[in-house]
Amino acid sequence: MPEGHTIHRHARLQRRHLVDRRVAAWSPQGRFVDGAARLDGGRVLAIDAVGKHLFYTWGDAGGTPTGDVLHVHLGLFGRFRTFVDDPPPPTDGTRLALRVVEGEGGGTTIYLAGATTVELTDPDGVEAVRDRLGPDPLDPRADPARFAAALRRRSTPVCEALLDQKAIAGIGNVYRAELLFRAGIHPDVPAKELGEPAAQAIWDDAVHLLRLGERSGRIVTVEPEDVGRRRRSDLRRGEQRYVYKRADRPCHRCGTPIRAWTPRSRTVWACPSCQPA
DNA sequence: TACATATGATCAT
DNA sequence: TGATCCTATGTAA
Repeated sequence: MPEGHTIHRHARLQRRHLVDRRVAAWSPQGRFVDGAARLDGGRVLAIDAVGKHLFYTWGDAGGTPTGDVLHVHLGLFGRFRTFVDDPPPPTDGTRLALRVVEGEGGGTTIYLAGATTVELTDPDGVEAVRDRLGPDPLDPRADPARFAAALRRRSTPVCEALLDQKAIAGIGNVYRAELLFRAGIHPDVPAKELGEPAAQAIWDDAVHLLRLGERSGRIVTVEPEDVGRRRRSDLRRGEQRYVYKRADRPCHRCGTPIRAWTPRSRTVWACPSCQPA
């Protein structure tokens, strides 16, 4: 279940298995047969994550770039499954299967199902995607000023701006709700009214939270002391997030019931007391 | 068997 | 704004 942290985590973990390795590629589901055939037997040269997008730079068996880049976007349902040993048969929906065929890590199999985008593109296509994305908090070279400028430009509610991948790449519905709670900002505040310090604070917190998420593979945003614990590892279920999916439950900081509403068909949650309008 | 649900995004109207 | 696409899972019928 994918926000930017998941995508970067997949990139990091899959690099270990795939980069510089020759892989067999096929499409059990049958909807990526031609693409898989082009990749089959080639060598993965690099895996890059940008916002919620993944790019696999492909080479021929000898390692010479072919110009093909595999582009994956998991969307809402997309899921990778990795098997180091013998894999089970793929599910009906498995669009792409990759299996390492030589060298260390041989035998590793990765199944991909449910993704919105599984396509072949090329370096120009990669640039085109990069060009329509805002700065990515997990990119060390990202420029937070671009995020601040994007907010300044928008009269839409800040909660809408945070889901706009052109404003900031990689944020999804969980992080947007949690970031706004942690910043003490009501979701309906117009983005342009936030001001530079608030924009910078949201950015810095996004960097912090997404890094944590990338490392752990989970979205945990609660500071342990807010629920009377000392360590993150002591958090129980229902204590890991401040507002996401906590409608009518008491705020971890002040006890006020969390409110939920659904603008643009994406539910947003907030504490009316900690995030005054 | 059916249905609801989900951390996404696009396209048509 | 609504319809649509993508898949797996859990619960209800």
